[in-house]
Amino acid sequence: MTNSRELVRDTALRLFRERGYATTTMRAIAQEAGVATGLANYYFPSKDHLVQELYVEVNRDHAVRAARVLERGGDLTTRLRGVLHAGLDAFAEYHGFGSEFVTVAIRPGSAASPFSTESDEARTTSRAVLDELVAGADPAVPDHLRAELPELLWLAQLGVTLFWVHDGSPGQRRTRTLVDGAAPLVGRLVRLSRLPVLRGASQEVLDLFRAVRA
Amino acid sequence: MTNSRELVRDTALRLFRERGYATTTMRAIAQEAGVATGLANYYFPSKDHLVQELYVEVNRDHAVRAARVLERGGDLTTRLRGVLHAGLDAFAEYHGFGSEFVTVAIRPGSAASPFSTESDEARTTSRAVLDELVAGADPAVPDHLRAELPELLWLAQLGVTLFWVHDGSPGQRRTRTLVDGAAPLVGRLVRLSRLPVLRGASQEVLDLFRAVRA
DNA sequence: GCGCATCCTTGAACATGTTCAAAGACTAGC
DNA sequence: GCTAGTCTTTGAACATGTTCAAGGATGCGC
Repeated sequence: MTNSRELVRDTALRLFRERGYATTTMRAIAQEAGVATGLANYYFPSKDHLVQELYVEVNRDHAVRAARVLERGGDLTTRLRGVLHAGLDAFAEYHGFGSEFVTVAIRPGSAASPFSTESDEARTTSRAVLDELVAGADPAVPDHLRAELPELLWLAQLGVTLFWVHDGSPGQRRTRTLVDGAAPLVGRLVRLSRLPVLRGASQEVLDLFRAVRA
Repeated sequence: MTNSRELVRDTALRLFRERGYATTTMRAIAQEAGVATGLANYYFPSKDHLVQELYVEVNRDHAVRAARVLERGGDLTTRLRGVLHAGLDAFAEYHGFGSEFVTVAIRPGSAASPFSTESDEARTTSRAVLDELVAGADPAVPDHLRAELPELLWLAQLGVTLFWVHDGSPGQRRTRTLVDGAAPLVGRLVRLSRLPVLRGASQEVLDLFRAVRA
């Protein structure tokens, strides 16, 4: 048996998987791990922090799946579609209570928020995947987009996740449809952004993005 | 004194405004309204339902402000910018705890979710504003976009709200910047969508949107 | 070996959202 | 005016996340 922190962590994650967020009580976690109630809160100041651990794990899983997709090469559209589907695969088993977790994750100030300092590792991992996605695309992404595109795609990925949470269709088919439709659109817009007519608009998008981000 | 339901409702909304969501307890609401604890839950099965009431009120406020903006006429960009700013004005006094409310609103299944049946009235009101925004734009919005654009803008509005919640800049300046930048971009893209090069892409966007919505 | 400081661990206590059985008020039908 | 049924209202009880004072363990300097 390793240390208590990991014991609590692993027990919590297992119960989350088995029962969901709301029905997994701190007391149940502690009891199942064989420790006192207060100890879980000693290592994880709030239940949010345990969700954050789950978030990290799913994220790692996504990174592994995405790496397998990316080593196959391909153009931007193919790679984007593959990475997004890989994310949906990694999330799949949580859909039943995914909504509960996203609720926790989206609250500003929550440890599980993708923007929180606690999520640094997860965010770095995700960003690395998307950097690689853009950098390795063939044909290459136009220069003027290469710097910002990964972050834009990261945000798009969050948007897809948000959609997925609200997607009540069987097997989340609609989210799959969204990914299959949106990926070629992104590819197409990136290609079109080189045309003179769109050069201005695409520059405006980038300027706005830079002006607005934290 | 009107009926108890309204009394509880108004008390709750006042306390929400004064103290925020988390620090306003159901007991405090009941006590301040001079009724028993259980009565608040009799009329509003959960605290979410009270947040939903707040959501409705803010939404009405937004509709009133937006109507004033729209009667001034103008092109799509001007009208969109005006309506979005009107929304930010309506929300402004809640920013301190806006995050708490959005947390509640974004949870699928929550009464306060903009997609819930409880929010039918609010959604209808919002949609009417955006229908009017698009219908009255001069120059007119191209035919092929006119049907779907209001709903797309409604989603964009939700996105702006989400951004606003996470916007920690003083006076939420960054969200204002986003609106000022995004509105002309939307206007520009709508105009450009008539060009042959973009006709295909814009049709794809619409097709995807139709395929994916509930 | 001894003190001492830091880290772990415990379980009770607390605050809060929600539920519920019981009681009270009110209304319609007669 | 009575009865039966429904709508309101109450306050205690319950479950749960979190806090906290108290007590152990552990290791370090000497």
